[in-house]
Amino acid sequence: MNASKILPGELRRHPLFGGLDDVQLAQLLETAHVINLDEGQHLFQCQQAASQFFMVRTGSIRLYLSAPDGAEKVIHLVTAGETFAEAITFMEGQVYPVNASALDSCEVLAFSNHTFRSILRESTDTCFRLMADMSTWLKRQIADIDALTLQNATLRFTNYLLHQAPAGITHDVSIKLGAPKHVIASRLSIQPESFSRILRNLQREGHITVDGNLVHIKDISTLK
Amino acid sequence: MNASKILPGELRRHPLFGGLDDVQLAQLLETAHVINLDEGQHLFQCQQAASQFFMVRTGSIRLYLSAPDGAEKVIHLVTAGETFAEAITFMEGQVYPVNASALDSCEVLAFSNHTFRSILRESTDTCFRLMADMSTWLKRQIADIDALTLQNATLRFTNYLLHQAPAGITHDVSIKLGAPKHVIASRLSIQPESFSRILRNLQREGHITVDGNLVHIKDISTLK
DNA sequence: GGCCCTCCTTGATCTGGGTTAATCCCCCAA
DNA sequence: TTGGGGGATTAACCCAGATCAAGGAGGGCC
Repeated sequence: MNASKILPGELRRHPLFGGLDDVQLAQLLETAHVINLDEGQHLFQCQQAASQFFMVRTGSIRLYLSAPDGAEKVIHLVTAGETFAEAITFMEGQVYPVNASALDSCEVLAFSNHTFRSILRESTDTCFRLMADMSTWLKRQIADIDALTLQNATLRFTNYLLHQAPAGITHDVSIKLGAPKHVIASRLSIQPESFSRILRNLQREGHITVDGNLVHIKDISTLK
Repeated sequence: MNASKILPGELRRHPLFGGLDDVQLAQLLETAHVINLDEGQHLFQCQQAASQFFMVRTGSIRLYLSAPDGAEKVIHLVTAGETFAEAITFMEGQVYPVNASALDSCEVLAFSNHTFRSILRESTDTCFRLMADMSTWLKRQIADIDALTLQNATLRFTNYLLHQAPAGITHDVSIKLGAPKHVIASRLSIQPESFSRILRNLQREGHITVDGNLVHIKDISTLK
């Protein structure tokens, strides 16, 4: 927690808060605060009681599951401007279902679930926005299950790439991986070694070139 | 569509509709209808425009994904009393993200998304109920991703069994599989042959006995 | 410069579970 | 009663990707 100011403008930019009036926004800000995290530091752990949800201001957050044997699986990488854990208030138990840690040093805005619930109670518009938000999470997870069960590792990665690529352009797209390769690999449920081999094969076949964390796609359509 | 009556009582029993007043319930029933499906018949296909959501009255519905090569993956088995596709109204595109077909002959209640949305607009209470509902779907899917990425096939099945088992009892629990084995297998992302092997091994090790679609667990704690 | 340390890559080997194929079993219909 | 069809099972084999082991390739820091 620190004293740095949260500006109404930076919240309004997010669809979830786009319908709030000045009073509601002020309420929300009153119980909000900024959290600074160092690289690797945890924001919360799985099963921990949840009284806040978050928005990333700078840096990025890794949401992940962990198994008793120490294995980890990255569920989602949250980047600047995105909110997360906003749905937990409505889960019975109100406990975070994943772990969250900082991928690099970052600033996170924390909002009180209690305050947000009281705003929701007054504002059907914001309820609708939150439901739209929750349904995109739902859809994303269905897509993930699809990928995990019906696609192989290479296909998961190429789909990931295509998803990252800006729409419209069809040739010579460069994509910067927003995290170390082993983290992307975990996001795609691939071992780092296998991920490395997949990159090598796609390069050998002439579909992409890789330079550090920069992936260059020659032709979108052939990659598909 | 047919003329058989939908009773207010059977809806009220579901948490989603528990907060509706008589007027709202009447509105909802006005645009609702009963659909009878034969075994194997489709209720909707993936990518189809969604204008309704559903509740199973009798029988059960299989929600599944399918790959271009014909492979299928069961996402969820919906049984009597449960609703599904209630979150789609808020998805951009408003298109079903999965396929739905009848596992056996069944009766399904269909509700108009449009009517339900107008009720939601008037009722924060029902908004809250829907959000609670959506968050349980969210949590369930996180659990599925966890199972798929951090657990092996046997563990997925034993967890499934333990989840089906009634709480409290610790010995001699009998569980009836609510669908053909190959469907359960697909729900757990296991091939029927592998599923068969897993059953055989668990029997050989003395953890369970299997008789048709009846699984008998001797001791819950040793199975864990 | 030299020492770590973390990430990445590469090659060799292993294995859980997928695939193929054959058989069995049970129910039902002719 | 007989044949056919849809699960379910079994055994043999196969393979994508995990695991194990061994280097590289920076990059920060004294």
